[in-house]
Amino acid sequence: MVRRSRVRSEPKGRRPKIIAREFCAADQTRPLLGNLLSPAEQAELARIATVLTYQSGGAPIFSQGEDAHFLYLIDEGVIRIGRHLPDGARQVLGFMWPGDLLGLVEEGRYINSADSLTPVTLFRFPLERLRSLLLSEPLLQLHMLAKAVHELRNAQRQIIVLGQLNTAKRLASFLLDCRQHVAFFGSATEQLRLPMSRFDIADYLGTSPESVARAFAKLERDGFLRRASPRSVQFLNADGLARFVRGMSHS
Amino acid sequence: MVRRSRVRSEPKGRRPKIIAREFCAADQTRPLLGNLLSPAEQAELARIATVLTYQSGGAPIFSQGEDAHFLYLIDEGVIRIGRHLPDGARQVLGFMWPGDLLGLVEEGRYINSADSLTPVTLFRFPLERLRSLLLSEPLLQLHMLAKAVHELRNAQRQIIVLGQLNTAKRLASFLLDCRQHVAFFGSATEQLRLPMSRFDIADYLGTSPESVARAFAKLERDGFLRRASPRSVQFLNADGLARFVRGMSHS
DNA sequence: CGTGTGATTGAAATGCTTCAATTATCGTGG
DNA sequence: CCACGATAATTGAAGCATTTCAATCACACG
Repeated sequence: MVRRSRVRSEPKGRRPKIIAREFCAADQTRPLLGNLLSPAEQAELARIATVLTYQSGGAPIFSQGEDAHFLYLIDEGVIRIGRHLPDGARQVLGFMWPGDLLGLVEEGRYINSADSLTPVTLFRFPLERLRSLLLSEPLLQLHMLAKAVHELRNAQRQIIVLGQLNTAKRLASFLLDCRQHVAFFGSATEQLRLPMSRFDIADYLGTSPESVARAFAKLERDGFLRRASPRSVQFLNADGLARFVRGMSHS
Repeated sequence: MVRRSRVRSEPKGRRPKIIAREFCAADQTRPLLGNLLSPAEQAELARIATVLTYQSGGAPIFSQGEDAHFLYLIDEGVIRIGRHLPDGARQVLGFMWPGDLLGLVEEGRYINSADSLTPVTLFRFPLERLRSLLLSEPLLQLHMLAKAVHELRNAQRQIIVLGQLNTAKRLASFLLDCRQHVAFFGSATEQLRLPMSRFDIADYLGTSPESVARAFAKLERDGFLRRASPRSVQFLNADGLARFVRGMSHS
């Protein structure tokens, strides 16, 4: 059952262009940490942050095993978090969206790899300065703690998905998650744009790309959705899909 | 694939006896939060804590959906964290050992259930008072943050186990985890005492009790271990077992 | 000692993986 | 702008692992 993940070849030719510059609070297009912070805290955070821009998908933000010096906060775009296993397989641990924090560290090193799936803008915080700031701003720290707890709940949800659901339900659950992200979902048309490949989805759901394709086919056959293109899905019955995941419908 | 978990009937007759009393720092048999704290912080935490004792396994500490008022810290014993699903299945999210924190909350309610597997002693912290304390003691809060991050790493490890490994490797990985806990593992004899049933293990590994039994049989057949009794395992080749999980050995 | 539960084993059915082949899509260069 | 080539996605079919149902064995408790 060793699913040696066939990783999509990264877009060649154009090396991701990195534009890094200091920014001041006035530059921010979006409030940091999702409106949780006071203007003063925003300013404190902004003081130690750098803005990074990756102009295309497929850019590595950091790699597992690397010395960790920064925590990252996504402003725009989607980033894939994954881990490579000794046998060559890959587990995608999650997709991170605007407002999410990245950069889980153990013993001074990143334990996961992070790669952009779309053009990305992010804030980068030096860990040492962040630590000091958190110690001097307990309320800010409490918000960070809340973020970490939120991630933990997400991870537990994924454990349940992997532990309990068959492939079709895993995919359905995943698509409903993606549906929450406004930048990629149009509620008017019920259209969802997927920033990741079938390989990414497969490695996230702990299955093979073929099984993902078959699960898509089943969901379409059952009238829950329509594949407009490989990267675009239209929901036809999102409520029914949610019931399907919960086991109330069909099987 | 809806594995409607057949939950072991809880030990009847003897209702868990709860002995709750205030304690002062001097009472502590074990440092709180694993030696991370200064004596002053220990004292601060102790001031707001209550000691609880459950004299037998099978006692509910809290249940999913309940209004959450406390965070718990295990002093002694093992607690099972799980979630019940709408279709009657159950996912065990983890087993918590001495030094671990319990009581994940979302919107004021516990999102998981916690039940003792052995006699248990724990410290109970009122959430409101804890919050104030964390705000006034940023270093203590940072230790809590570290704990949460640790839990997040654990959850990600389990995602990888569920996403990548077959049943035998899942079990092997689980047994090696248990082996870390000194109170249940004798390094002299390589004997491990398991505080949980096959049902619990199955629901943790996202499989059935039958498959767990078969996985045990395989690991025994391959010479990695010996089942001394259903609740006791002797490792014969722990290094080989670790290599087996990593896919280096056999398949 | 009997009874009930947990654990194990057997056997059939199911779902998933894997390998192979085909089709669709996207980026590129003409 | 279109055609081409490469890669992604899908579908088919065989093999394999796991689930499920059923039966047996083992053990703890009264």
